Amino acid sequence: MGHTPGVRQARKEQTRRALMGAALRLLEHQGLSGLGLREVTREAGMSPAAFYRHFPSVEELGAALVEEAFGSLHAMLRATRAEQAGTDEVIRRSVEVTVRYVGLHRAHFRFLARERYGGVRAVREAVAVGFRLFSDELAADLAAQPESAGWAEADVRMLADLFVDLMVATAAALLEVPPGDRAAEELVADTARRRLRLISLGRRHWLEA
Amino acid sequence: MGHTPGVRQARKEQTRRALMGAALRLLEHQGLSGLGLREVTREAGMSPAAFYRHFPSVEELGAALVEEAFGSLHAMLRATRAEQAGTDEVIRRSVEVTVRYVGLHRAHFRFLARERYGGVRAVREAVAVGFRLFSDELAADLAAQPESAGWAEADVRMLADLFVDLMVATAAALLEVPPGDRAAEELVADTARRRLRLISLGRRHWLEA
DNA sequence: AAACTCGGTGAACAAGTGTTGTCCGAATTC
DNA sequence: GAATTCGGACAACACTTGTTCACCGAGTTT
Repeated sequence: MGHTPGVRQARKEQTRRALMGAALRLLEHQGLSGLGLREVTREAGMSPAAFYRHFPSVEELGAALVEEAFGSLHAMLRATRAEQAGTDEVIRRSVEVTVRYVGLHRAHFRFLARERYGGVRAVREAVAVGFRLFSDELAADLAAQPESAGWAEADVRMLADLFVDLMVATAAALLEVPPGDRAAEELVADTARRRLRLISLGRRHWLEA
Repeated sequence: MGHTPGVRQARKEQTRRALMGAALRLLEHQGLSGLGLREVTREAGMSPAAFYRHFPSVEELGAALVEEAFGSLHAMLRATRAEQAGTDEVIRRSVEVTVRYVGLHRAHFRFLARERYGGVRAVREAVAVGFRLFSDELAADLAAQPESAGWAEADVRMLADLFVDLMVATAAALLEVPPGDRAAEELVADTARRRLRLISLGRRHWLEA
C-alpha cells in the first residue's frame, strides 16, 4: 500500500472537517471572538499544534465556516424556487423550506446569525458579502416575475433585501425554539407566513401610489 | 467635611459608569463573550479587584448595559410617537428619529445588535425581553390607530414585531456606515422609508383578502 | 528499497486570565 | 473626636492562552 495517492489528502481533509465541526459545536454557546484555538483542538481531540497544519488562525477557520454555511443557504434558495405557483402557495412553500433547512442545519444558521453582527470584522464582512450575493440571486428571480413589471430596479432590490432580512429573522426565531418543539415551531412559521402575506399585499399595490 | 452623605455613593456610581463606559468602548470590536474582566478594569484605569465592588461578573455588567441601552431605545420611541400625522409624514419622521438616535448612541445600538444573537445566554435573553417590551408598547400604539380597526390582536402584534425587526435591521445597516458619511446614511434611510411604505401599503389592504 | 513529504505529538515559552486575601485611607456614623 | 464602613490598590494563586520547536512515523515518490 504505497502507490495509491490521496490517502494523505483524504485524512487531512477529514481532520480539517473535524476541526470545523468541533468549532461549530463550541460556537453554539459563544461567539467566534471568544473561541480559543486550544479549545477547538481539545474538542476535536488533537494537539494544539496540529491546528496550524490547517488554519493560520481561528479567524481563518471562521472564514471557512462562513463559506460552508452559505452552501446550505444556497441549497435552500434553490429548493424554494424549484416550482412557481400562486402567491399563497409560494409563501407556504418558502416558509416550509426555511423551517426544514434551519432544522437540518441549526449550527450553520446560528453561526451566520451570530457572526452577522459579531465581533470579528473580517468574518462579519464575509457574512455580509454572502448575504448580498444571496440577495442578488433572489432579486434576479423577483425581477423575472410578472408581479415586478414596471418596478424600478432599486425597488426590486429593496424587496429582495427585505425578504432576506425576514428570512434571517425567521431563522433566528426558529433557533430560539427548542429542537423538538413542533408547536412553537409552527407558531414561528405562522408569523412568518403572515409577514410574507402582508408584504405581498404591499407589493401588489406598490405602483398605485 | 464629614456629615454630608452621598459623596461616597456618588463616587461609586461614577466609577460604575466608568466601568460600563470602558466595556462599551471595548465591545465595539468584540462580543461580550470575549470580554475580559481585567481588560475592562485596565481600560477604566483601575485594579482588577475593584471590579467586584460593582459587579459579581462580566455577565452582570452585560445585563446592566442591556438596561442602559434600552433606556436610549425607549426615549427614541417616545420621540417618534410625539405627534401623529399622515402615513408618509410618520414614515419620514420615524426614519429620521431612528437615524438620529443611532448616530447619538452608536455604542448602545451596536451592543444590542451584537448581543441579540450573541454568545451569552443570559444577556441574549435580557435583550429579547427588552425588545418584546418595546414591541408591546408599539403594538399598543398601533392598535389605537384607526388603520387598525377590525384587526385581530395577533395581527397587530405581527405588525409591531415586523416594525421592530425592520428598525433593528436599519440600525444595524447604519452602524456599518462610517460615522461621518452622510450620503451613505441617506441611502440607508431611503431604503428604510421604502420598506416602511411597502408595509404600509400591505397594511392598508390587509383586510381585503 | 531508499529518500522524502508532511500531518500529528509533546514539551516549553512568555503572557494573560479570574479570583482571593490583606491592607490603606477617605467618607461616614456614632 | 473616636469608631466604623467601604471603595480601591497590591500581590499572589493556579490556570489557560497562542505560538514555536524538534521529533516521529505513515504515506508518497523516486
